Amino acid sequence: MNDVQLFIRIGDNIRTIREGKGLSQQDVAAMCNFEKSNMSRIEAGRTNITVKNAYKISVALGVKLYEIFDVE
Amino acid sequence: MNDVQLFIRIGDNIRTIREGKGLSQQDVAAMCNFEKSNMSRIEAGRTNITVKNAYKISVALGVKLYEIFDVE
DNA sequence: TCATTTGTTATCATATATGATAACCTGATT
DNA sequence: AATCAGGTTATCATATATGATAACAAATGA
Repeated sequence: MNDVQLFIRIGDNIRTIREGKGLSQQDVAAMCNFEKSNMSRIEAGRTNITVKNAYKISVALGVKLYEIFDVE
Repeated sequence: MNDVQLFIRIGDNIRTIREGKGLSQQDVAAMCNFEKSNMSRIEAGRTNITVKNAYKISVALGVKLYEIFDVE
């Protein structure tokens, strides 16, 4: 799997979990203390996310960190 | 959990898996195309690792990406 | 003793993630 | 039409991850 595919898979995981919880990007961004534009960038797979931000998001979404990284 | 604790947990995961496979930091670093000093930094939890490097390491170790991020 | 392996730390330059802002779009609501 | 919510994209400055190098230490083996 190349980098872009990896980033997109992770972004998709986050989006799926977020939507499953009925939260908006703005909701999650606020809980993470950053702007909604950054959430959009992450979900679109346009960044090589760090574990620090991934963890913040996992806490906001109420899931375990590894759920975000569940890719094949 | 604070950032430092998070980084250390991840570093410990990587180290445990690596040692379980009987590989040196040098072995894994070579498979990832970077230097052993960088592996040491990652395992020591002295960096906020990106998913790109975490994925490279997971491939080198022959485990799923999420295993590296299995933290409480 | 000497060389090798393994791991650690400090330091540096460079690449890039981050956080913020603004502009924009779509769809829904008033 | 006008407003709002939700999401996207581009751009910027700043912080920091990365990759490399070098020096070091401890353990091991020749």
